[in-house]
Amino acid sequence: MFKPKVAKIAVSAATYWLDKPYDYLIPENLSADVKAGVRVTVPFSRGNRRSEGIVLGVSDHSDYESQLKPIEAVLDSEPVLSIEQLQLALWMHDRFFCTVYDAIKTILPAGFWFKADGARKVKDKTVEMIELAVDAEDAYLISQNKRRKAPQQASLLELLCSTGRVLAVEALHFTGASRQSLKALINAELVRSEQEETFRRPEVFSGKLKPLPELNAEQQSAFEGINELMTGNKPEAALLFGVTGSGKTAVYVHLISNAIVKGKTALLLVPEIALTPQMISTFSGYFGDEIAVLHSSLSVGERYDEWKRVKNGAAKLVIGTRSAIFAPNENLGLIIIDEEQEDSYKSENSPRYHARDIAKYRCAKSNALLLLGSATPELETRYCAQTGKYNFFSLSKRYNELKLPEVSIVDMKREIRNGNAGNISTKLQDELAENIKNGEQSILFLNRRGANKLISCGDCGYVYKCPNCSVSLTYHSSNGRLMCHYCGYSRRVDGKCPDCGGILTYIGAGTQLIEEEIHQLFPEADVLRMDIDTVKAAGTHEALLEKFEKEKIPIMIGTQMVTKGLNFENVTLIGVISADQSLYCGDYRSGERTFSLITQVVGRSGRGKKQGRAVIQTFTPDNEIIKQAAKQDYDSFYCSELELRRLQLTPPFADIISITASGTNEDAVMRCSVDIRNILLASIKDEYVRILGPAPLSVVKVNNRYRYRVSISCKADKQIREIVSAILIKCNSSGKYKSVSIFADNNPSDQ
DNA sequence: AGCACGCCGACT
DNA sequence: GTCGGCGTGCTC
Repeated sequence: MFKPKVAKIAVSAATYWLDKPYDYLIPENLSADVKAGVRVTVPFSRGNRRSEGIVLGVSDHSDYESQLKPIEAVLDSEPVLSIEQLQLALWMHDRFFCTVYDAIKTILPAGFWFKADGARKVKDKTVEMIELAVDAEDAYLISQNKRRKAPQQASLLELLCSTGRVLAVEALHFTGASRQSLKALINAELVRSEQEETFRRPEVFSGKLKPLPELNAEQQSAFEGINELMTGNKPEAALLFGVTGSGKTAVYVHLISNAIVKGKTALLLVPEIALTPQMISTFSGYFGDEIAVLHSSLSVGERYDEWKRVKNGAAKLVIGTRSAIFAPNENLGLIIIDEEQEDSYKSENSPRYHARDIAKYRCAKSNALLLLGSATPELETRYCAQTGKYNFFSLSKRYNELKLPEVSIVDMKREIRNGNAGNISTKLQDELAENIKNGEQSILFLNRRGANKLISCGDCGYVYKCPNCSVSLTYHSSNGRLMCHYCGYSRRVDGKCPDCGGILTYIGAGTQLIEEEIHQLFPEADVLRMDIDTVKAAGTHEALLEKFEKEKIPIMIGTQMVTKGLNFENVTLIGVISADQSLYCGDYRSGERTFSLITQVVGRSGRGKKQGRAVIQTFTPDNEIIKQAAKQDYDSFYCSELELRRLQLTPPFADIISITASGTNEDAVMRCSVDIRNILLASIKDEYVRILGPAPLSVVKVNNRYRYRVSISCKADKQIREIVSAILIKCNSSGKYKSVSIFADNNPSDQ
């Protein structure tokens, strides 16, 4: 039996281009504690600065025998990562251009790192509350003195004078002050900040469990087919294609139940927990305490608790968002990704993984079945089903044999020609009037892109721009300020145009603007607006929906939020205010996204006994995608889009790997991007690989950093990944582009 | 990145 | 003499 004396360690201080397993000597006194999966501290680099590391494995020899340094201390008595999780982290490093440590931090719940430093309390969810630490009168006087030199501090003080104790984040939002200003006030002991505890674990259903839902013939046969795959010794992936309202959830319930009966565990991913509260209560009705819920708005402590329940086997079913794909299930039998086309499954920061990729990896490792569910599957997924890579199951009947809504497409160009300058077409006005008359409810949907309110000068056309980003500022009525969505900059609105002194007016079809228009058209009708501002005010998204349902408010106006999971019988009319807004933005996925969005929102109409209707307003009524979405015709959308992708060499016919450079010096960023392209051209000889760009991102400047991107359309194999990795290492470490930082992404969601 | 080493000019 | 400017190079 060999005695390990060397440990292979992933070091947290190592950046991407230094990241590899480092060898360290295991001191005699720690030899019993050092094993794969425990965290340690080690000296790193010339100054031997202390760094955290994780042991990947042990060995009895090293190629660096003469330079070995000893491990300083062992942090865990038991491994925090299993061998499989370590392998996953290494795999993520190769695939997602991140460090092994980044991958590990993503795999483990945040609670681990807080727990390690002992002093911090992770047990309870807390929020930061602030209040004045001096008399309100004094504070007011101080605020007047500060008005000139420190206006943000002054506004904060004024706000606190009038409100008393408030949430710190709210105070910052309403005054537009920066955290820095708040810090200054706290340091000057004018303001007190306290962490206040809030609720612990989310309510868990504890009543009697419901019997499983009955399946109709179609659901039954899908269930049987998928179940058979699951029982096979080498399960393959499957796509469950089901139109909105066809009851995919009931099939999920049966499959999960079967997996649990067989002693396996299951993982159900949903795009966003806040938008699917019904889903959680449905599942806890069937599975009670056997479910664990994991998502990002739980406190660190709550997440850690749930995570432990999964790890020790108490929870058999995990429901959660993207990061729940890393839940530490043992004996995994089934992973379901619901609404698999949603962008939220793709991580926007490093490691830029897609939950589907992790799911495939985990399923392959543990012989589990991957089931993707959607009414509008991503093209890649549908293509895999077509080519036989995935099994295909379909649910084509809507629940209770509901008919699809009657959809009309309205040409907004004609509306303008006919003298209607507003955002509501005459057709939609008529339909709304009809619904109000019949006591039925309507939902108006706005594409989020461009759905903001701008302020512009009526005389010279001046619009407020963010000083840090290349975007216009948008107006938020909740705090009466102009804000930047990219960097959070905010400012107040001047009385008149800062350029020519003209009168400022509101433009853009924001939800608030639509609300005003509706008020003018139907002064007597109640309107509920659903956007970030009103959801905040109501507390939760659910509270607003409940209000809408209970009080039978005739009209609801909202963005993306209204497209998800709401099933109200009394809603018989859907109006899509501007279908085009997400259609023409240069992104190869924009058509797919628009189709999916319109199809989903139109499907919300007519969930009850009455026939549903939908009105789609567009400036391009002949656009095939809009016509296909109106007919809820996924198949023809799929066929035409697939041909387009074949010509473009975009997924599923190729992967897109993007390399994005960013920095404050636009010239350096551009030169760096050109270099990247040249290196790629020189190192790739394959004729099927296409190199695109460099091109500026659609918002070129964010936070004073310019962003340019080179894209490679290719098969993302090992060779290409290594070339990209080499470029990242070269450009980041060479002094040539000191001010430029670059990162790579496989199939970015904003391409 | 982050830190030490080293090589040069300014200064108590 | 030596303090500190930053250019260079390395991380088991």
